[in-house]
Amino acid sequence: MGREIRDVLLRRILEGKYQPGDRLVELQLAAEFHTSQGPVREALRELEALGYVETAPHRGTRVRAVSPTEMRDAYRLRALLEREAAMAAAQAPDPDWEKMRGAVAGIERAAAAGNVRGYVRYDEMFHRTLVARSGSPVLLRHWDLLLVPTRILVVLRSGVVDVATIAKEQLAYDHTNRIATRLDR
Amino acid sequence: MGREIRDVLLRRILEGKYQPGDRLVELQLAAEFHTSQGPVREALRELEALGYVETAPHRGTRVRAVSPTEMRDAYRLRALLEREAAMAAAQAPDPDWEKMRGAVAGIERAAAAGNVRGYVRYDEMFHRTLVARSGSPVLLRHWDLLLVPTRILVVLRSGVVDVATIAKEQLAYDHTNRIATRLDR
DNA sequence: GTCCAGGCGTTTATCGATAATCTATAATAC
DNA sequence: GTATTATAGATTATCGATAAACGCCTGGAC
Repeated sequence: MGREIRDVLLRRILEGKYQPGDRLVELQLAAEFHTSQGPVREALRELEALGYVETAPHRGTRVRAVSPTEMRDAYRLRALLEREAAMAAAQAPDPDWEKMRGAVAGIERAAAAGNVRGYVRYDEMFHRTLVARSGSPVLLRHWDLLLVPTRILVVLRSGVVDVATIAKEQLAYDHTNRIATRLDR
Repeated sequence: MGREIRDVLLRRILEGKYQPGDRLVELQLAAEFHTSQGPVREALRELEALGYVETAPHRGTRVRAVSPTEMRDAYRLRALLEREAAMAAAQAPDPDWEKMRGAVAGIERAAAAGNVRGYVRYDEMFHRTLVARSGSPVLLRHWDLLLVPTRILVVLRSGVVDVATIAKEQLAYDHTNRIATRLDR
């Protein structure tokens, strides 16, 4: 049950149903999921470890707010990891051409339609496939952790800015994007 | 109480009192800490999120074993993060000269005495100070997470190999170590 | 009007007990 | 003798209830 609760809460955070700063009250959630306080507490602790929420003793847990500075640092580190992964993946015996081409097609489709969420989703898919191909679970784990602040930002802004703005923020991806272009040919 | 339990368990893992593969039984620990199962469960979940233990549903939690491949990847990523942090820290207005010199002195002392644990401890202190000076909490957080596998390895091997071997494994630190030398002058 | 003390409702933290599940051993069938 | 199925013990997962801590709000002193 614990895993299920965690996943539902996570989805709500990513979808923006819970906004940064919102409180997550244990007994309320327990009632909603027809369970007791224990499983809810554990789910919240996991979300805390993943960086999605913050908990203060005796004061409850809230959806975490991400500062622009943190966002910038997160994007930089992502770019660094992806550069490293790209070099390792380039030597892999069988890259996931199929999946990557699909992702690139998705990116173009979303960009043409001005679909921010779609764009970000396919962009993530492409890069994650790349990082996974590096063959280093360590690299992949840290990359996954970094999705936290970037996703929160996207949810915050979606509907407010257009795809071009998002794309501009991702200039750091430059390197791996170039590889994407090569794959597409 | 939860935090306390977590810290004690963590210390035992890092000290090698709990070996990789050892089981951590919830009710046993609850009895030992004169508390109930709940707080122990939460402590274990946190350790799981930090990567120190593994939990399978209905099957309990064990101290995690780290493969040599994972170790190698972790060291590589550490080196990458430290290189990045070194460049950022170099532009910081007031590096922690004092602390870093102390760490370097500790490294030399430990190396001369053949004290593996001391060597690793001061080495970690030096590099952590450096990463902290980068001014990026994101970078620091990921660096801290990487200590997990490296520490487990050290505990495993300490007493078995000498400092020279450990040092050789840390060739990747080359870059930041050169900075250490410069600081020392 | 402002400040502080104390009470009150809300929420978290913890407890003890029970239910569900797993592992290992023993029993049975073939 | 081997394989399959019960059973028992141990352990995890969950529950409902209680204790502790917090923040707000009220009321009185000045």
